[in-house]
Amino acid sequence: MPAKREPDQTRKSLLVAAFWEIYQKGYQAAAIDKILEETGVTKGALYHHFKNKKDLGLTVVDEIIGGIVLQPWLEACADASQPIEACAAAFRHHLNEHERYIIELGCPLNNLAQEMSPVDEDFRERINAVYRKWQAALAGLVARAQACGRVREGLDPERVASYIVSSFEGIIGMAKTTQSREFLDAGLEGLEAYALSLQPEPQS
Amino acid sequence: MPAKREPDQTRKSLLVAAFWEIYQKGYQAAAIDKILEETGVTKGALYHHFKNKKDLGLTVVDEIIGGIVLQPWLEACADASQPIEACAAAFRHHLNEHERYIIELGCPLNNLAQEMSPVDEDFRERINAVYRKWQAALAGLVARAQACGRVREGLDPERVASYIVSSFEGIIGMAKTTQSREFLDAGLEGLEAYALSLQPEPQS
Amino acid sequence: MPAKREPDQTRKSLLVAAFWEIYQKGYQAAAIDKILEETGVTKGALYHHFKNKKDLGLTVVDEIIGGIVLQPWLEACADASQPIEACAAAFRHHLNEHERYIIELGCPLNNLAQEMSPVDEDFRERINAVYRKWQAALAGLVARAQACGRVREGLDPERVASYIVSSFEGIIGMAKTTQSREFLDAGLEGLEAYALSLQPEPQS
Amino acid sequence: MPAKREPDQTRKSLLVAAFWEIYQKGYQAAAIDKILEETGVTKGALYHHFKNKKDLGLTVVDEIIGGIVLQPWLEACADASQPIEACAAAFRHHLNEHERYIIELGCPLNNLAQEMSPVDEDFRERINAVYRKWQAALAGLVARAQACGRVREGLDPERVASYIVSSFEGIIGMAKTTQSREFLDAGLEGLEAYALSLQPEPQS
DNA sequence: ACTAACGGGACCTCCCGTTGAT
DNA sequence: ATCAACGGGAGGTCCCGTTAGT
Repeated sequence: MPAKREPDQTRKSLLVAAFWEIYQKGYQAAAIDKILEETGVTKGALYHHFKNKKDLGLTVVDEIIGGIVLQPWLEACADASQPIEACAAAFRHHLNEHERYIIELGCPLNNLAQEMSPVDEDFRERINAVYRKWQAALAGLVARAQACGRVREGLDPERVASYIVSSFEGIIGMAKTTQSREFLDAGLEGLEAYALSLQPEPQS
Repeated sequence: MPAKREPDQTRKSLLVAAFWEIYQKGYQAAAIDKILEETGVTKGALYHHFKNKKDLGLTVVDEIIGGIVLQPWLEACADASQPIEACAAAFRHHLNEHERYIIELGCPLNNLAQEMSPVDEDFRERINAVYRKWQAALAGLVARAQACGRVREGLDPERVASYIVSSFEGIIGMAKTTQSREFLDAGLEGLEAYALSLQPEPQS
Repeated sequence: MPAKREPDQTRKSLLVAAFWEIYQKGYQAAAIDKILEETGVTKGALYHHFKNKKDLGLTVVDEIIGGIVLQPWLEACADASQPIEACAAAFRHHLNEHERYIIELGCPLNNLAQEMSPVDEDFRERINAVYRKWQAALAGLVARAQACGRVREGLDPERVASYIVSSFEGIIGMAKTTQSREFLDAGLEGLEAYALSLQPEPQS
Repeated sequence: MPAKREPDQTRKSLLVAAFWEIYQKGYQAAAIDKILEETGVTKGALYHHFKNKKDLGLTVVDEIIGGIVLQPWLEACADASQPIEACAAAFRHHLNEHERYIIELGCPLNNLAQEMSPVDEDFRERINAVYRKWQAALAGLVARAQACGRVREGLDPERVASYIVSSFEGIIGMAKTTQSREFLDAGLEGLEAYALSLQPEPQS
């Protein structure tokens, strides 16, 4: 899908600035005026591109946060010749690379999910759409691992993926809460222990 | 300790109402006027008992949320003759009993933690104080299990507890996000699998 | 400099209304709501033009009070062919013309100075900037009078100007305090006696 | 009038604390709650001793500020064997001793006068009562100086006193406004030049 | 004489969205 | 497509004074 002629520089910069505002303060506390101030865009311009604050927020979820969160996982899960281990390595890599923001601000998707799920159904749906893709990718990984005999047969890939996602978000959340690496390390260790427990019994 | 004339009726009802407002909308979006409206208390009375909205919020963490979150865990972990299993049963019981609110609104402590940690250091500290107690109780449980030979020696109880707390909060968070039991069930299953993986190798 | 559509009608009327509020009640007691009520401007409009109550107040000092206070003096001191006497006459004229407000409300600049100097450094600076211009104009007048031989050589024009300004503000202040002309008359008489004492000894 | 038995420690400490609050922030901005906080007195106690904030403020004028302002002048003007010079020396001494507060906060009486005169008639009256005593003392001094032939006959002692008081308050006010000694020094120099101009012509 | 608890209103500030013009 | 100006309301905080009780 080729861009016609750099159509909306303004729109893009608004989305990026909105993302950061929301990432740092949450959606409800994010101030449109601050976003305008940072981008130099005026109110009229913003309300030309977006219907209202909610429209802006939902678009941030779709076009910015979705990508940020899914990309590393989809990549890691996709080309999996060596499923679980490769994916675990990808996690570690991802976490290390963005450790700073993750410890300070957490996962932008989970932040929004926790804040908005009980408050606004539309947000919840968009956020869930992202989570479902993430879960599906992980479930696919597990299923392939089962096919290779590296994960026990009886397990439901969907449920395993659910647990992994839950744990992962919980770990990042606690790292943010404690503002330290400790929960990150302990969490990854625990997740790996869990991953090992998925393997078939090394029978005689 | 006989109260003179049961004075803090007002204070208590403010704390409870504030708790619900915060639980439902988050701290920043919680409106003082709504709290007053619901309790019938006037502004003068509120600002007599609390210095601030922040003071009110922090007190809610200390006196309400702390108790709500910790109580079931401290109980479950305390009288542990049969450590892990008993505790797991307590979890299940607790979740079932409050399933409604948990799925709809999540964990009040984690909600605040995710919202306020990056935004306000004082909140972060109070919240962390609660988490530390929770973690300590779980770590004690694990340590006792180690002493009984039901958990492998090499593991660090603190880190195991960290992971369990993280996972637990992550699971509740995803249940809220998806507004469904599925992640709750899958999560508990996963956590139990993890718990099993802590046991010593069933040597011959 | 053609204004596009005479935009700051609103801004100007806000400044004028704010000036009166501040002149009558002092800055801290001036109520923004009253200013809005009198101008018919809405809050949104006000906070579009001014960042703050303080911003509004400082702008009043710069754009309204500064002019009001300085204009008659700068005029009187500027075209001085007959320095001292002409200026004294200008004082008298000015006082007579605005006697009503001066006795009732005093000097708007001095009012603010006395109220805000110990309380807010920014106000103090803006106010001082006005006073410095006033003092400079008077010092220039004295210097010219020295050049004409109508004021003794040994005197420092700056210090003489300082005293005159001080006295003048003191006189107006006491007129306001007593709500009467008496201190005004007695003060002008005293100031003129002082002015005469600046002349060189009428040597033989 | 002997005190019966240290009747009102509380009352006195309230007055002192109120004086400082008012001296620093002005009457209208002075917060009763702050006064209570500083003294440790409760609201009920305050409203037992004083009818309302205004009553407290007026009493501060009468019992605290009046004394502070008048005492040095009454002393200096009273035992005047060598009228003018002795009094000038007393001024200087007084200013030097309290220079710090005078430059930082000005004259507590003039502060109140400037703030409250146009706003509240009762305050204005109490304040004026103090000024009248001050003026009377100075007028007496001038009259005695006239009797000794050290001040010209034609002058009206009341008016001379008016001018001196006005100038004096103006000088202190400008010192506060500029937060510096300069206006204080230049002012005293000017006042002394004025005082000299009161002397009879050194006839041949 | 003194206290805790409370009533109630004024005030500043913030912020989302609209409108007419260009 | 973009802008300045504006409307309108909600929200948190402060603060004076009252009252029932001791």
